[in-house]
Amino acid sequence: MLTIGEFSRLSHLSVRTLRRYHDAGLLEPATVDEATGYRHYGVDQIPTAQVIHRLRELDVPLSDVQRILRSGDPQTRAMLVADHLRRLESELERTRGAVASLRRLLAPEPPPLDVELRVVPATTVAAVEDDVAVDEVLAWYAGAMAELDAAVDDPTGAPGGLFDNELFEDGRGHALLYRPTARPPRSGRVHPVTLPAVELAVTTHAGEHDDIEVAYGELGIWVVTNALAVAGPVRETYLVGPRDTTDPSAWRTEIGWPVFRVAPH
Amino acid sequence: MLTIGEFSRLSHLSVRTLRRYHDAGLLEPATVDEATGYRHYGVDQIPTAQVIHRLRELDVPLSDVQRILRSGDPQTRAMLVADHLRRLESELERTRGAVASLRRLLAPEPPPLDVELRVVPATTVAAVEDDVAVDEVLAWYAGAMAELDAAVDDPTGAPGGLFDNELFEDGRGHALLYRPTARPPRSGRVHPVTLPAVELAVTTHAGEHDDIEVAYGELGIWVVTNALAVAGPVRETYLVGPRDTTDPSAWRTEIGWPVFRVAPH
DNA sequence: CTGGACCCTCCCCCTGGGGGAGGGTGCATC
DNA sequence: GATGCACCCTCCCCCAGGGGGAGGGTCCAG
Repeated sequence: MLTIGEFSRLSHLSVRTLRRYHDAGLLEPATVDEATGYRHYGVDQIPTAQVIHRLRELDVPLSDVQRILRSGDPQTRAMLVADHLRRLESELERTRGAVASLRRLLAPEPPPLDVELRVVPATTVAAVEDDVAVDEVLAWYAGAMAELDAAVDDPTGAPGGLFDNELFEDGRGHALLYRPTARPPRSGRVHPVTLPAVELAVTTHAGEHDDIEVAYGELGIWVVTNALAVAGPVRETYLVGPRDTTDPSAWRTEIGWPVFRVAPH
Repeated sequence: MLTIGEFSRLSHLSVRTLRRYHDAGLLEPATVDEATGYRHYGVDQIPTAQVIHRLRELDVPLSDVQRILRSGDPQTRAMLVADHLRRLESELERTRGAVASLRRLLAPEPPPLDVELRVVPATTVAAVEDDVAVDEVLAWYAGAMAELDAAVDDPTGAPGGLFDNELFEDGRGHALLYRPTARPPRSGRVHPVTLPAVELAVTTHAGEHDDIEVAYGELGIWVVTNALAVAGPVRETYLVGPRDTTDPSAWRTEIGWPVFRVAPH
């Protein structure tokens, strides 16, 4: 039996951290003296401590660590770890994108964007829609787009999406992905939706999607300086995207904000 | 002038977060109504908000974001950003190591390690020593090893290190890197040190350094089950390392824990 | 003038730890 | 047997960077 200090030296986890893991039910001491509260660990707990240490180095939340340890089954365990590794990888992808975007954001002289006002009539389209969180939206987009592609066989235009402002303001909100078609089918999540008529302030973003905030910013500035206000979800139209060409500089995304005129102050 | 809600929609930062950034002095509203406390932002603040957003996506601490924004000079700014990118990369490296190690840790049947007890006499060596934090120790090691290599021209054995237990228990502690030599020189941080005689429990770890905790664990179990206790800093000896071969499976690190016999309970 | 959308501040919560206070325990030495 | 000292205990406050929600003021259209 080892005292907490000895176990700390052997496991390379701090005494404080060991106590916390005890409280969290992650790594219970083999015995606890009832009278004094002294914790005592067995040498057989060292490997467990090491696994926890590694998982924490990978920022696996304590609750997940617990689930991993509880599942004695190596299969389940391997699966849970693999899950986290996948999360790490997508995180990595996100980081790469943000780094690239930041470089461009800090680069001098971004070219100015043209903004125009356009009246869009109501249209009926094939759509997939859901309430999603902002950090799930990329994955959701991929799935929804694949399902749309499979369901719509006679598209009459580029695909697009509508994203509620709450999605960005509160971290979750309604998202709708659509494909225009003459006869919208109904299959799986795909169903017909009639998009309302709106007046849109529109600009076109060229290049990586990571930089799209720049276009949003320009569009926002234009909307405000033209005495307009935002009324409803953003519309994105994917004119040219990864589905069309692998050259990011050729990609074109149209973004439009529904607007209405406000009285000048 | 935009209200906080409008600015939130245009910048894709939540209202709460904007208020926090105001409190932190990161992104001050253009004006604040004295009577009502209402914040008002200008459209020219949208690009700044976007830069902050990107930096935060990269987990740049708010204080660093502030420094980056304050330094109007694009040169300094680029440098600060590059600094952070370097940190991200080393983080990435660490993650890669932990992932690999975790896989091996969860792999079935690690081969058992041989442990032996060895009496080591006092020796005088050329050493570099410092108080370091556990997350700096790899960088410190690299620098110290390079300085030792440059200063010692007639090594009489493999290099080694002594690491205080506090380094692992408290996150910082004393570290000493040495090279045995007949005439220890004195130059820069390099100076002669006499390592005390100790009785060491010794085992040899093969392969990636990331896995060394496994060897520590085995050694700890051996020490305890042989009724010994730890007395002093760990000693590592780098028998075969990256300096000798690029094949990680050929690397050999000897780890030794100074021990003394304890009375049986 | 009333309702609803919007804004304000303030406090508590989360994650995974660290610092330190104040007090009890185990053991060797005097 | 007392004393010192290392070690152990619990409890509370602190950090980042937010989110949730209470309680109350403000703006504007109908």
